Amino acid sequence: MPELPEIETIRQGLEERIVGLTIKEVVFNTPKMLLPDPESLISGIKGAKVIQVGRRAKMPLLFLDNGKILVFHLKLNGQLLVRKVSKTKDRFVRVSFVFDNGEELRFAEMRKFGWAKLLKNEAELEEVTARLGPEPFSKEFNFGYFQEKLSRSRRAIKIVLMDQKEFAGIGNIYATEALFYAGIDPRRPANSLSEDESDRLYQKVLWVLKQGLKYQGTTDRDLAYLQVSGEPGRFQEHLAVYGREGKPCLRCGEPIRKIKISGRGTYFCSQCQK
DNA sequence: CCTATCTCCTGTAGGC
DNA sequence: TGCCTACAGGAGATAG
Repeated sequence: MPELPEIETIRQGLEERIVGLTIKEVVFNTPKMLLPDPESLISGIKGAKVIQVGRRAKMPLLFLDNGKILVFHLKLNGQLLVRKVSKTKDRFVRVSFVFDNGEELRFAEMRKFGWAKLLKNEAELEEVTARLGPEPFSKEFNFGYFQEKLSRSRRAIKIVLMDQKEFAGIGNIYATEALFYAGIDPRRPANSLSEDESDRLYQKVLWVLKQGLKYQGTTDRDLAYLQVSGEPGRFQEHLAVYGREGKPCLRCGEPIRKIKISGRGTYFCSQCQK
């Protein structure tokens, strides 16, 4: 599922490919994915030029020259692909933005959980942003903040890591991996971690996110993440526990276990993670 | 305030 | 072989 490293990789791809292009036309087949509604979204962006591409948490942002901002959420398996306009139709493309250079940005998402939302101005973006925790690579995301958030929750540590209101951009894959490297059982109540454990986890969260960025994201078999170019990421080749149920732990050889925490698949080594 | 459960959706896997 | 059901999962809504 696209998390911070995947969305950041997509952001970089979009920056290279669509900044400076003007949106000529919008084609869609799933009205409920266009917010606030298809008509206002389309009338608000037609003829506008993309001047900048940003990201907040797991959301790519397209800043337009009319002051409006197009926000995407790819949810579980959304893709943003830039292609030459062609008749061949991709089964899961829900909306397509046609540019003035003969290319288009396709938003594909099988389950229809994702959406594209047009914000009128920066103030509306701030409303969205206000509900989110700090970005992991910002100065607000420091150890003091991290430990404070953990100490205030009795929820499972993995759930807290993935809570966008606490920390922005961390999802199932990177939370799972960070907990392995920190040697912490994902079921532990967040407030049960010692200062040393919190510090280890803090360091490992940042480290695994950097690794994900370095390898341009994780393309798991059916999670369908692709870069803007259509290339897969490569971090799946470096996962320690995620998706490795029954395979030997890379550190101790114990079979990796898969359990559910609040309905979410969680992989861990019962020997290395206490 | 806090936490757990339900909901949206559709392809895939597993059972018979 | 094919039909049927269960399941996965981000995050907002809802319930307790």
